[in-house]
Amino acid sequence: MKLPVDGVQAFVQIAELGSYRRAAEALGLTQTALTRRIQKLEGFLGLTLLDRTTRTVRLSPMGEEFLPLAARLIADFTHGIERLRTTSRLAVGDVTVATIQSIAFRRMPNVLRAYACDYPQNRVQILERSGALVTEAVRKGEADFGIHIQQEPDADLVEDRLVCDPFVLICHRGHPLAGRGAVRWAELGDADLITLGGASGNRHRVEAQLRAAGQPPRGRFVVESTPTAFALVSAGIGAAILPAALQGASQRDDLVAVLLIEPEISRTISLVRRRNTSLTPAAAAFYEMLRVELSGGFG
Amino acid sequence: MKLPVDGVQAFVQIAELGSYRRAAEALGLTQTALTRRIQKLEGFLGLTLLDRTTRTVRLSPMGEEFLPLAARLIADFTHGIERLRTTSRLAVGDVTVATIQSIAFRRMPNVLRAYACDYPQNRVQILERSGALVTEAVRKGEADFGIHIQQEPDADLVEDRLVCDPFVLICHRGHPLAGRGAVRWAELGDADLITLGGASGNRHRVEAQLRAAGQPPRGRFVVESTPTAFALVSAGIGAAILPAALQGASQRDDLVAVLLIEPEISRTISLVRRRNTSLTPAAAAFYEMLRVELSGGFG
DNA sequence: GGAGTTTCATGCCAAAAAATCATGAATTGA
DNA sequence: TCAATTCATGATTTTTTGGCATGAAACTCC
Repeated sequence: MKLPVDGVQAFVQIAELGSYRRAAEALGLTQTALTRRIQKLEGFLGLTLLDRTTRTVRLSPMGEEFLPLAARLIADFTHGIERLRTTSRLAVGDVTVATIQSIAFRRMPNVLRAYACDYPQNRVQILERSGALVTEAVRKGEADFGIHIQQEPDADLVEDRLVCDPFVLICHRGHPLAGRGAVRWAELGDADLITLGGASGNRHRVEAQLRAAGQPPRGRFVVESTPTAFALVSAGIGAAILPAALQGASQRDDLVAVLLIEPEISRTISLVRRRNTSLTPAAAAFYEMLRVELSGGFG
Repeated sequence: MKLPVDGVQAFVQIAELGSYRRAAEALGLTQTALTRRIQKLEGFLGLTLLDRTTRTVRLSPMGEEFLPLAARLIADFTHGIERLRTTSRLAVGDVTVATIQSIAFRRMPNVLRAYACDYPQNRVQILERSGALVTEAVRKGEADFGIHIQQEPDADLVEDRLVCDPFVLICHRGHPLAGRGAVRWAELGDADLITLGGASGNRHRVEAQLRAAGQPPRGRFVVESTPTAFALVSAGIGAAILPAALQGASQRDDLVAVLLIEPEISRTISLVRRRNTSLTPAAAAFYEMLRVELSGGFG
């Protein structure tokens, strides 16, 4: 069963304009086409909707009765479809992103500013999650997509690798290592090190690396949050080992970052979203902006 | 701009059945056709509605959002169209007929009974109007159509001549003229005549005819209503000159009708409806039944 | 883990539907 | 009465749609 929408649309237009010719013009068709549409519709319905002579067009009683409904059906449909197209074209809608803190701190603000400029009516909600909780939020659909440290592949998720975020040594301008282009892990023995604590994957990797370099992680400062680490460094307590992405989180210009090498270890920042689920236009636009912006690497 | 109804319909069906194949079956199409429809719809909208692998189909976020609306749009349209078709096929609806009394009395009941049998859910309203008021009711749209005595042609109305309704002499079984097959107007001089009064066209025609036959209408009985006339005749007061159509209005079997001739004058009973306006299916059905039934003539 | 089955997508073609052009018929109005 | 306007119709072209055969991916069942 095929719905005679064209016919109904033609009927409404003709009824409203009182003329085949004008309706045809309004619809961008020929008058002939409308004649055929109406004939087909009336044939399908088995009744007369328009009483027409060669000169005039008027609604039949049934047409009179049907017109309000018909007009509403067409209007509803048109508006519904049109709203969808607008949503698509302008990428209207809300976006929810789950992200690890480092990105939220450092790079997100720029992207958010640009996105707000391009899509002023869209709201963006940022879920700050640590570690595996990003993928969790994405998997559960709480977030449209996420930004996190790449982990082992997940059957339900698909990742877009963006950039490697190497670990760096953040030290005070006056620190002995501050002038170096890079520092070997093995050279860290002399420094008072500050590391991030908590259950984060970062801590484990850093401690593992220190052990491997023959630098047992004893007597170091372990802090809970990035701002604290910066504050300690700034106060000259020691140097901090952090992902480069966090570097800009401090507003301080008395700090210097030095790349840690031999080996250079890094986290891979990835965009992650559900496999087999497309993003909404609004989310897709934001996703794309993030991808482009974050591909620039960390300098 | 062409509304993508097919696509939306396909989308709804697929979403509800969770499968192209099953949806195709339900719609009486091949799976290929649905694939094409969805592709076209998504292209038109500029977004993804269904996330599909070769094996599974699921709603995308936008699809999820659109489905309720889409389903309602399709359902509304389908129901609206379906109701119209039913109205047409079963001629559902109310009918209003304006008619002169004689028809309402004599022939209408049979037709009404038959119509009520064929279209039990339809209500029929009978407007009893005298003379020109029938056409008035039809012209104003108060009645779908009318039954009346044919008059001069009217530009706004179109008539279907049904049957001639000759004037007859209604007399008591024992009346001297009761046995005759026909009676000349000129022979009425001896009889005590009863005629219908009021402003009806009948009265004028009868009196004109009597005058023409050299029978001035003096000292006759003039009554206001048909039943009274019958009662007088039945009581032996005299004979009544009435249209044959009224004959059966009495339930009496002691009365006899004799055709009046030389000349035989008659009223032409017509169905009348607005020109350039089609009848509703319900009215058309009733109109047709009346036409057939009343073409039988008056016996 | 491999074979078979199921499911959606695609290339190509046929069928069907829709639109158009040219023209006709009826009505209006100068 | 003539010109102009308006809707209908027949023939034709264009566009759209559906279908078949086939492919690729993924699930199931030994």
